[in-house]
Amino acid sequence: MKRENLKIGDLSDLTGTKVVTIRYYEKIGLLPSPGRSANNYRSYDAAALDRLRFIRRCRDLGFSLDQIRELLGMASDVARPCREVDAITATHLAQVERKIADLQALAAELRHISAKCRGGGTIKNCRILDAMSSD
Amino acid sequence: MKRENLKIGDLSDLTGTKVVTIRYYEKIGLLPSPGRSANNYRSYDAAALDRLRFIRRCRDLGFSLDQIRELLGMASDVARPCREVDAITATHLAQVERKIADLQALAAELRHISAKCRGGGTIKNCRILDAMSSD
DNA sequence: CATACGGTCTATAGCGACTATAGGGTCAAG
DNA sequence: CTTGACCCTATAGTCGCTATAGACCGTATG
Repeated sequence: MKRENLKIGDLSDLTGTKVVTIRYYEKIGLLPSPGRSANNYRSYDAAALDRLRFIRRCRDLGFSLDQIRELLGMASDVARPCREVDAITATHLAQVERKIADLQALAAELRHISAKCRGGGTIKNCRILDAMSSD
Repeated sequence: MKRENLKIGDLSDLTGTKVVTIRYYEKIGLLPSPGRSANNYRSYDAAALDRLRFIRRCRDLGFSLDQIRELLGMASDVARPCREVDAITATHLAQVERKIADLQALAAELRHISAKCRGGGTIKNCRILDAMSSD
């Protein structure tokens, strides 16, 4: 498949992004409005494909659309220090690590609670609900 | 503070739930509509306080509002087997554990990417952006 | 040639779990 | 008597999509 005059469905297939999502990215200004072919279909080129791939990769890495907007802004300014990009990455990594810690504490608590269930009883003397009520 | 004729702000203080959130819980049917005092203010009793505390505790444990609705439904049916409550907890725990695994993979990748930054360069030869583009 | 299908277009509403804002009424203290 | 803190309703916004409706376009098959 060539990399010019791509229809939105082609872009979708090539990047694993749903068509509606691509249009959504355009609407919020993350992807530039592409040219249109005679039948009013969006027509994308290789640059658009690259940009969308970048966006998807960053989404997979858990960056927010706003962070991606920032990264894209930086990427277009060749003289900018690399350190700024790393700062965004580092901030994001810290958030992810904090979230992991939170979830681990949560999992421990859930295991603790679940261990109280001896299975045979009824709600009337359910220790799980007790644990959720007070504790 | 006594546990009857509580105003919404009292409930808010006692549970750490924002006033708007309490009204929201009422609107979606998670909290029953309380009585009103002469001035049309919501007036809560100890049962409402308990119910809200339970909801908040479950939210802290990461349950969705729908799961909490289920748990509350079960809690009111005294003869129901305890096992059903544990099933919800176990399902939720599995989700949390999976999320932890996902985030750990993500953190590893972000660390990997961030390690490529040697700090001194510019965007022009930024290896972080490279890593985000392809990889 | 007609029809059916899949793709594309626009526009709008919905999801979860709130949060924010506007525009008002109530109440106790100074 | 005014100030400020609280309460009320109703509506819109957040994030990152997803779903739906209603219409047009393009190709393959009968």
